[in-house]
Amino acid sequence: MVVKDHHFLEDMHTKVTHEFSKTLEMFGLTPADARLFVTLYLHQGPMTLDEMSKALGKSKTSMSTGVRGLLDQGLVERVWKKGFRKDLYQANENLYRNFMSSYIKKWQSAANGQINRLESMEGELKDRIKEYVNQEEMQQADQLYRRLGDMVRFHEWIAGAFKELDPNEPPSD
Amino acid sequence: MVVKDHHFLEDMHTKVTHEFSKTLEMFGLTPADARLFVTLYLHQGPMTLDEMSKALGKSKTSMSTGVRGLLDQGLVERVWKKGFRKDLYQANENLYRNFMSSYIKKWQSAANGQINRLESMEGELKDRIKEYVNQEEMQQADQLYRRLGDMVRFHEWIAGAFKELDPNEPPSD
DNA sequence: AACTCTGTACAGTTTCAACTGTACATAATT
DNA sequence: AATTATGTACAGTTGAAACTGTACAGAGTT
Repeated sequence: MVVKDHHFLEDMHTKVTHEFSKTLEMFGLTPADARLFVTLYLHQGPMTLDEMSKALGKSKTSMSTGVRGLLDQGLVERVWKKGFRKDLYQANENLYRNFMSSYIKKWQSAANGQINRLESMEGELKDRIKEYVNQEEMQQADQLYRRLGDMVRFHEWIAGAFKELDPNEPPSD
Repeated sequence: MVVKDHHFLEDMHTKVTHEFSKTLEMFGLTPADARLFVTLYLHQGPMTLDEMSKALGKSKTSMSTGVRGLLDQGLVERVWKKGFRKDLYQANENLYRNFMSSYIKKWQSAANGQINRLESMEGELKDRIKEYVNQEEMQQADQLYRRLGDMVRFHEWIAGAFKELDPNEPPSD
């Protein structure tokens, strides 16, 4: 009974990890990073590299690089425990802030960057477009110019949509 | 002068393709599919497999499988031209509907699916949790249970946020 | 019906990222 | 200072996905 229950808990752990990882992958995490994060997230208290390694059945090197990646993304933090030699890591608590909010920021900055770059090309093309004489080239340049406009509008929509979504930046009305 | 301008147009084409592809990759397209779509999108009028192949410098087989993928995602459509043997494809016009809107749907259905699965596990665990006697296992089960709750809430937030974002489903207030 | 053209299935190749084991640098303990 | 423990750099391996060329199936043309 105890053994059976232990398996139950372990299986459920695995199943939950698998499920939640799928969501985190949609946020752009690699499958490996996602599973590592979930492992940390489900564990009560921080973990050492060796514990992670054992929990996931991967090498300690993988854990080291994996944790480093999660740290860079601000998803995991290092924790100090007096008189303890090994490094300890734990998942940051607030899921929404860590994933959704940073995701929104990523989209916004990408969209705004694109708008700048596309508009700059649009201007560059506009300057040149007058010089064209050749019929076919004129047409091609014109098509490209129109598309650039469409693409800018598209990115503006994206930026606007994600702005609405941002909890820190409440809806405009 | 004509030659120089031709290069200019070609270079700009390449640059635009490169930029816009980055955005489409954020929507989950592979780099190859993204570039194929942009090529079709920028081209005036539909294209044949051979034209795409030439434009991208990849094999016709790649184009065939690439286009099939884009068709499945509803990003490209096949076009008929009387008395013309080759298949013709063109990019669908409305970028926002094609990408943003389908992206939102993908997130929503993923989030709702997760909510169901996680809640079902939550219930399963709740039934078992009473039977635990062992102190440590109790604690572990409890931790997992709490996390399941957090994860459900997280996905509910996601679903709610993307619902607001959906242009077909206007904001609740 | 024979022939030609077009798209795709399939098998093999290449490319790229994840992962591992070893070897080393650094820090802690004796 | 010597020894032990810990994290990471690095080089090599593995595995998966993208891509290619060939061979074929099906439609169109003669």
